[in-house]
Amino acid sequence: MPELPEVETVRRQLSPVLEGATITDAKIHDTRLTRPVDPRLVADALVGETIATVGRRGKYLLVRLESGRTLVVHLRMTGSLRYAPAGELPADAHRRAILRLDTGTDIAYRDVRRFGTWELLDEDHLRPYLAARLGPEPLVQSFSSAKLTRLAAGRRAPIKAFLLDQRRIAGIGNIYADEALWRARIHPRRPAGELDETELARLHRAVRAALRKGVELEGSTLREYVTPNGSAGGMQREFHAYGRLGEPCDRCGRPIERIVVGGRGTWFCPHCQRL
DNA sequence: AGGTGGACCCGAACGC
DNA sequence: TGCGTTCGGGTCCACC
Repeated sequence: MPELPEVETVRRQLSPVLEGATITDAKIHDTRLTRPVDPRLVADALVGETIATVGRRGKYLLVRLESGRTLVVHLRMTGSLRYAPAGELPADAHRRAILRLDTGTDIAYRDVRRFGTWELLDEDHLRPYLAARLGPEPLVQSFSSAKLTRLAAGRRAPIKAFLLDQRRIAGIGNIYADEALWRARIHPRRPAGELDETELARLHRAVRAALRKGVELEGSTLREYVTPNGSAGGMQREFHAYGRLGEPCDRCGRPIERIVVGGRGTWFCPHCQRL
């Protein structure tokens, strides 16, 4: 599942490939990708554009174009981007779009479950679009423990649901939520507003450490996700909690358990992370 | 207002 | 072996 570290990896690999290049051809095969906008409209608008920068906000990839418009890409669950010299990408039944660049590179978008989205927004719409959906970036300097405390104050939702809510903090998904809570030794069902200062300080460190580790290892490859150059991420080898039902806790040796919190599968250590 | 649960999607894993 | 069923997960939206 592409979360902040996976999308950041995509951004880092694609920015040198995309920046300064001009799109010479665009094909979008799946009407779901741009819905409700006709994919031909989006494809036509992309052709002739030069890419200024490739950014990221939360789990959104932001392809900023010289015209001032931005292609906002969300990979959702199974989306991925690949690049290769033009014509060299192998056939793919799940390819949903392809861009050709004047540099002789093809960029292919693949999405098995078709939840991903491409939206072309102009400057006036991008800011409110992101502001309505996303809280602060957890890896920036200004995201302090005090800020996390303010965000959590009065919240009755389980801390896991709080971490998954993109309007509170941007970029955390199911994997990094479980990993952060394991690191902080906090039970996923604890009401967010009831955590004390010490616990929130631990959680603050844990969220950032888990995300940074993910970025360092170029994300987690479970089924679908691969980085744009085709390599796998390495974070899945570092999981302490996620998906480890019955395996011994790396801290205390007791078996990891699985429960459902906020409708999501949740793995934790019942000894280290108590209610 | 804020929290919860279903819909969207489809391949993999599972059960008989 | 083969078929049907269940599961999952990010976000949006309807419903308490």
